[in-house]
Amino acid sequence: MNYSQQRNCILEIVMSDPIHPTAEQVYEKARLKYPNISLGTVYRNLNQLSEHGILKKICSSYGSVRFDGRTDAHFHMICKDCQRVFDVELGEMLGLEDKLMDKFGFQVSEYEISIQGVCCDCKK
Amino acid sequence: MNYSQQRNCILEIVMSDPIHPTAEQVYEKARLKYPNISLGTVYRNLNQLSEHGILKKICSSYGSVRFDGRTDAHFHMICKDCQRVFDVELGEMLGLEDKLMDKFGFQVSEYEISIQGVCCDCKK
DNA sequence: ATTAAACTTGAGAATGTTTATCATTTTTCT
DNA sequence: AGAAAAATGATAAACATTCTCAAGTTTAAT
Repeated sequence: MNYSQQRNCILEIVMSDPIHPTAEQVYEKARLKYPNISLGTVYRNLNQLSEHGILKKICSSYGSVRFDGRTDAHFHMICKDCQRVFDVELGEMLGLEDKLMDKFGFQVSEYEISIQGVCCDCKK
Repeated sequence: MNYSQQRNCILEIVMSDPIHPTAEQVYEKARLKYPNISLGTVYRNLNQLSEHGILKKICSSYGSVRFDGRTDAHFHMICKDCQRVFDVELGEMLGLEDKLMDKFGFQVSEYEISIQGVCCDCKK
C-alpha cells in the first residue's frame, strides 16, 4: 500500500472514535476535511485497511457493515433497534446477562460467536 | 402469524439442511415446490421466522445474510473465501485453533463474539 | 531533479441485496 | 358462507457495495 492522505484520514476517523462507524458515517466525517472525497474511495480504503488487519469489520445482520479501530480482544454488543455497537471487555463476559444489564442496561436476547478463516477446500 | 404453505416450505428447507442458506438459496429450493413463489415472499418469511425465534440470522460481513434452523447453543465457522458457514460444537472451542485445524482443516484467522439485544436508550 | 511504473483517486455506472407497495388470494374466525 | 385479517406474487424502489476508467499521486531508480 502506498501512502495516501485520504486513507490516512479514514484510518484516523475510525481509530479516534469508538462509535464503530459505517462506511457512510466515515464518508460524512472525511468530507469535512476532503470535500471531494468519493464514497468509493472510502469503501476501497476501509476494505484495504481491514484486509491488512489494521481495522476490523463488524457485521450485525441488521443494517450495514461497521468498522472498528480496536484490534485487541474484546466483544461487541449490538442493539437490534438502533444498531449501535458497544464494546464489551473480556471480564464482563462472566455472568454475562446480569452483568450487562447492571452495567449498561442492555437486555441480552442472543449471542453469537463466529470464527472466520479459510476452510480446507478453499485452502487448495 | 397465520399458517401458510409457502412459509411452511421455507421453514422446512432451512430446518432440514445444515447448509445455512442465503435467501437466494432458499428461493431456488422453494421454487421446486412452488414455481411461482416470489423472492419477496422468501425474504418476508425468513425475517418473520427469525423475529419469532424459530430461525436465526447469521451475518458474516462478507456476502449475504444466512439463516440457521438450529437454535441450540453452537458457534459458526465462516470461510472468508467461499463464505460457507460450518457448525462448531461447544466442546470444540477448547483449544480452539489447533482443534479446528485438526478436525476440519480450517485455518482460523480471527473470531468475534457478538451479543445482540436492546440497549438502554431503545428500551424506552 | 526526471522519469517510469505502480498505486490511488473521484465520478459515476453497475451490481447485488433487501425492503416496500399493492391488488389479488388464502386463511381464520364466526 | 361471509367478513376480517394475513399472506402472496409481481414489480418497483431503496439501499449498500463494488467496478470501471481517465486523471492525479506516490515511489523508487536513474
